[in-house]
Order: sequence, then C-alpha cells, then structure tokens
Amino acid sequence: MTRVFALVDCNNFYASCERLFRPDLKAKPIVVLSNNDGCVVARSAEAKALGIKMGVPFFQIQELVRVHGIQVFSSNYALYGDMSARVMSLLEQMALRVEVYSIDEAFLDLSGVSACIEFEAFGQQVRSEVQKCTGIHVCVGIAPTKTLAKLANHAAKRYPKTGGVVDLTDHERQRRLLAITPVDEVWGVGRRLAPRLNAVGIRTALDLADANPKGLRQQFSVVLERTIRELNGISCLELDAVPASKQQIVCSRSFGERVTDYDNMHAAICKYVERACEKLRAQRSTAKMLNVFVRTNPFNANEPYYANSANIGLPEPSSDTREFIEAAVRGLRSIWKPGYRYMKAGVMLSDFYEPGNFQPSLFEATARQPTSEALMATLDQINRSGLGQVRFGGQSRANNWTMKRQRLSPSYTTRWHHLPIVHLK
DNA sequence: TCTGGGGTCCTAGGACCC
DNA sequence: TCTGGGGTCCTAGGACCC
Repeated sequence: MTRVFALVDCNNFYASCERLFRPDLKAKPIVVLSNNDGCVVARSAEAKALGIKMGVPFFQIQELVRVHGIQVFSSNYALYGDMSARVMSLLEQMALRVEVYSIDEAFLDLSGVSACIEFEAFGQQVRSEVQKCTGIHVCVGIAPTKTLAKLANHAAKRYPKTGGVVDLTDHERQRRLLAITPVDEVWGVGRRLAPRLNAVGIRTALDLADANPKGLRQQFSVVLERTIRELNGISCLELDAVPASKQQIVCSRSFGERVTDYDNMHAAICKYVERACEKLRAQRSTAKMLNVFVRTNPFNANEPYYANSANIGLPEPSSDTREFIEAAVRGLRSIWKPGYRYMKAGVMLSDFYEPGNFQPSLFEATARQPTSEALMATLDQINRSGLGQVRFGGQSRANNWTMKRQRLSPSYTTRWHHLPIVHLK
C-alpha cells in the first residue's frame, strides 16, 4: 500500500489564538513577540500585508505599530499550548496515527484512507471540524512523503483558490508545483544550503528533485540526499506517532533586565533547574549530567563580553530537583564573575537513563534518600493541580530577574479568574 | 537602550583499543 | 625502501527545524 501523509498546519497560530477571545480585533493587524518582547514571532495576515517580517526586532517596527494601530502581544504560552492541545485531540479523532510535529502542526497517516473518502474531501472535513470546535483555521497538504506534504501545505496557504487543501498525490501535479517553488522553500533547505545550491545551478525545487542524489550526497550530506528522494515521492521520513523521549532538556532565558548581582542569578538558575527537572520527570527519565551557563550580551561591542559554563556530573542518575539545584549552585559559583551585566543564563540536563537502568560503581555507595521519588511526585501533582505552587527556597532570595512581558493577554482557557466574560445586551 | 527558546541530526577529528 | 587496519567512543561544530 502506498504511503500518504497529510500535514495540518494552523494559520498564523499565535496571532489567531490572541484574536479568538478578542472579536473586536477582527481584521486588525496583530503581532506576537518573543520572550522579553524581543522580536516578532507571529503575525496576522493584516500584519504580514504591512510588510512586517518574521523575526524582526520589535523596536524597529514601533513607528509602523503607531501609524497602523497594530495590536501587539507578549507570548502567552499557556494560551497557545492549551489551544494546540485542543486542535491536536481533534486530529487524533480523525486519523488513526498522528505525529504532533510542533505546537501548530501535525502529520497524519492517511494510508488507506482513500478507500473511504477522497483526500480533498477529507482535508475539507478536517478544516471545518477544527474551525467549528476551536475557532482555529488550518490548511491541509496531502502527499506521498512528508517533504511533499509540507510543500502542498505551503501551496494551500499561499493560493486561496485551493480552498485551503492541496492534494499532491498526483505525480504531474507534484512536478508543476515543484517547478514554481524556489529551492529555499523546501523543507530541509535552510539559509546556508540555499546559496550553495544556487551556485551549482539548482534554483527551484524541481531542479533539486531532478539532481543526482548520490552526487549531491557526496557534495553536501546524506540529509540532502533524503530530501531529493522525498521530492520524488519516495518516502524516507517515517511518521513518529509516539514522541521519542528527549536526549537533552534545556531551560534558559534572556533576562528582562541585565542581571548584575549574584543573588538574582542564583534565583534564576534555581528556577531553571526546577523547570528542567519537572520536564525530566514528565518523561519518566533520570539524568546524570547538568550544565549551567551564563553570558553577557554578545551583540554589544561597547561592554566586555563574558560567557562560561560548567558541567557537573552526579554520582548516579537522578530526577530529584534538590540534587540538581545543589549541583547547579556549585557550578554557578565556579563560573560566576562579578562586574558583568549578564543577559542570559540557563541549565541543560543530559546523559539520561531510564529509572533503575544504571549500573553504579562498585565503590560508590548509593545514598539516594528513599523518600525522593514520592516527594517529587507529590510536588509535581500539587503544582499541576492549579490549587497552588510549591517552590524551592533558592528562588526567594531575589526576584527582579524575570522576563519582560508587558503586553501579556489573559490565560483565557487555563485560569479560572481569567475566564472571558460575555455581556449580553 | 532594544536582537527568543528549545530541540534534532550529521560529520569530522582525536583518543584509544586490539 | 618498507612503518597496519579496523573499530569504538567522545566532542565540537555546523546545519536544519519551529
């Protein structure tokens, strides 16, 4: 049986989420900013039409914002994460196998579906169901490989005539779309690869599809070879319905204001460790290595630059926040230098083991407290319940290191006291 | 003044082993 | 004159993704 994938992608996802609970913003330009209100990470159609580019620093568009009355929001991940979960659960009801690829897109396995329903009709069904139940608009691309499904999805978004669904299972249709697609729009071809491909005469996706896969593997990499095969309808990238557990967990942030004193840094690091350990326990894993890093602003040539990191290994794998906080503080002390204006810091966990799957050294006695697991489980349960928060002591030492989020919308769907209120006339 | 955060995979090169 | 060959593991760096 031939393989068929659908890529379902939400349109202007963050901006659409913000508009869901603000009907007064219909047809108004909206942008959403990255952490610390740094740069633009999402735009509504109206904002795109004003020429606002993805990733542009916010301070550079202040004038446009003023002139056109653009609505500006800080990132509200509580809202986007919850809306995403709602969309994904609908998709899981409509397809047997679903890979949640990112917060706003998912691959569906449609192999065998054509026996029951036309692909085009299926795509329209997905669109109307998601729109009806969540208010989010999606586009659907359907093709025999993931890479082609991505391109089909782009086409569905770009050309309104498609009705938001493109069925690219037909070979001739694939070739026609590839011919009008610049090679840098192909999934897997980024800003480094594109100029190098152009230099050897490969300008469109079709040029790439018709290139010699073995030859380009020599010149570039095995990754590009796979892309070429995928463009020709030969599926090389499988659907991963069960997310693989992560091999590293990072928690890092830029600060809202530069951090200059140790207590603030200490508090921030403790917070990051806490979050990283929560993620670790959520995937039921344990880690043996922690990395802690600090850095000043690398962009500013007018002040001294300092960046450093420390690796701390635990005697044996753990998921106990207390052990990692102790390790992180030791690491931080070893790299902390006073007198700098720190911009960013973070922690990284790695060297994972499944619980109980570690062979300890013969001479190192295990000193794990038997209460550790139960304590952490209780902690996670309380913090997830929404009834309250239990935190570790290290953070209370100082509190002016947090993110800048001056334009944050309410958590409409995840906090009782943020519930939207409807006034009936 | 102001420039996100969190991941993955692949490759090359060095250390080391027999 | 001639100075092996094959393998693993680890790390750093580069590329990509959203």
